[in-house]
Amino acid sequence: MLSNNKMRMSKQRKVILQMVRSSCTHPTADEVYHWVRRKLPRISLGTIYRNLEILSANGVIKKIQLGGSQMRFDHCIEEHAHIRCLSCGRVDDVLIDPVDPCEQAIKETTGYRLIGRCVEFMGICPACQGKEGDEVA
Amino acid sequence: MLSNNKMRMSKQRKVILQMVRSSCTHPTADEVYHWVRRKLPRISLGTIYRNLEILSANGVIKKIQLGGSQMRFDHCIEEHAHIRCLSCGRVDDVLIDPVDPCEQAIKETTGYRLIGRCVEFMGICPACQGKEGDEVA
DNA sequence: TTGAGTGCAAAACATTTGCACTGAT
DNA sequence: ATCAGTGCAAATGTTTTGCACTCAA
Repeated sequence: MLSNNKMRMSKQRKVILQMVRSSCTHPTADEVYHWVRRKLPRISLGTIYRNLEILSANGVIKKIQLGGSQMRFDHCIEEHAHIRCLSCGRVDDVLIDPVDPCEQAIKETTGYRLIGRCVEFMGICPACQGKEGDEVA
Repeated sequence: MLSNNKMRMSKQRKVILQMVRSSCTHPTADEVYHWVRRKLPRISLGTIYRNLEILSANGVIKKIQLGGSQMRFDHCIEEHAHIRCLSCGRVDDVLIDPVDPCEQAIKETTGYRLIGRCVEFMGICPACQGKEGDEVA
């Protein structure tokens, strides 16, 4: 089930949640898997996916799909923009809200009922600006 | 090769480009495939992917990754936002630019060298607002 | 003529799912 | 005791790739 109130707190789920909450890197499922395996070596990748899905469906964490082939997960559930480094792939938060003023105008021009939004910036992070020969991937 | 000047214009590439250009639906590779097959029944999906990749690497079309599991392709190569219907999956353009004013501030707070951005809104399109029982997928 | 492009099939990759077992409530 | 959650392995869906053949330049 995705979002009912029958959510138990298994040992696995507790560790996964802890890991996402203590991370500031917007980890992928795979990154969560490798980290959690240090504490629970027998955990399976399927369990990681199932839990990340359930936790985000229940609003405990947030699933974010940015560029790149993998989902990422954010412990911060409030609406905010992200910025991704095209060289190393790291994802940081953008604290300024770049969008607010025009939602009403968008509603009017598109006719859509607005539910959410996703804002992503791409660039080169400070660390990668240091190394020369940026492999833009 | 991805972006050199040795790009030939095969029959397949011509039809694929034509299809993307004449479409206003931001098609997925699969949608392009099914459409192009009407004209070239022996074309393979691999050829579709290769051509969409080459055409976007050369700036002829634009690859856009929004929510959902598939890449989409846009004949319009200018920076603009999109809005996706959570009920039927259609993707429309947003003509207003919702972001401009704060790029300098983002540069300053994150330290990133800014290269691009991707803005997506989610909602329910006019057609789906009609049908009741919105299956928000 | 030649090497970029093709069709085909297999591989790669992220994610989901079926199933019998386990453990939190 | 119940049934949500688990580990495992197989399946799914999207995209990429190796290879021998073809065709636009």
